Amino acid sequence: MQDQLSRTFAALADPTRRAILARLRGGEATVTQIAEPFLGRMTLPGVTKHLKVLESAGLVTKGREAQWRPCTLNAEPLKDASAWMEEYRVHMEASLDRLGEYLKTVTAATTTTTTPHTGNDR
Amino acid sequence: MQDQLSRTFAALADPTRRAILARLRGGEATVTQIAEPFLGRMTLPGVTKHLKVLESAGLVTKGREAQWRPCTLNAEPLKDASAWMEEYRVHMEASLDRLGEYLKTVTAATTTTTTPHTGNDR
DNA sequence: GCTGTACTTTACCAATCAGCTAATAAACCG
DNA sequence: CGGTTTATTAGCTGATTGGTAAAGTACAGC
Repeated sequence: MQDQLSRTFAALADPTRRAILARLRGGEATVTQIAEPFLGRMTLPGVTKHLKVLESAGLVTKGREAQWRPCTLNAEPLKDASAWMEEYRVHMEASLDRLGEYLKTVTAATTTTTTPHTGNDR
Repeated sequence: MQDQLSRTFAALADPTRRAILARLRGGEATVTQIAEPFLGRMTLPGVTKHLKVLESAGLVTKGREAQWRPCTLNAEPLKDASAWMEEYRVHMEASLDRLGEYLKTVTAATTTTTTPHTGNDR
């Protein structure tokens, strides 16, 4: 995975990983504590792998405390992801106005606004 | 890919796909128009594949206009992604206070707050 | 009906991912 | 030392991803 932003989004593209982050919102936790809700559905090495993905995305920091690896949430990479999304805020609001936009298009049907291939003739 | 949110994040975890979305912020575009900046780096079927990922994530809607497939941005799935991130807003702000938090911990070193394995003794 | 344009589908490849079991490492404790 | 707990690494599998080239589909216009 190339850039940081891609790594961040890729790390979030898994429900287990998001659940781990949610768990860490409640504070530090060791690997077995994190794994506990998933065991039965998944083995410990599986959780370790997920943690490694989160760690290399910079979303989780793993400490060392004797034989434990206390994991902490680091939400900083989410800032960039959030900032990226912010660019689309306007479009999120607009998405339900789709019908209204459509009606406008139909009403002003004499313009070239309906032809999608306007750059075709270059 | 299981749930909608995972599909959304997975779709965003690729710079080419994000660039396509950025392009569509400027309005509708056909497949070849979208592909144009990437050709040389990537072939047309490659772009088609990326579009299919975006489409099945619900981020892009492909229309039919003769032989053209005018693609439009649909930012609605970003709402859920954005809402998910919102839960971590507080942690984003806190991430630079890490040092301060550490100092607090050291100062109040007599408490059990530093032991990460508090659930170990169950 | 032929030719060109726009786009998709198919078939293949290499690489990565998500999961497992089994083995290993590292630390504590009696 | 020997055993237990905690966690990682190694090696394997099957599924998915990202890319390609080449063939196929659909439409427009001469």
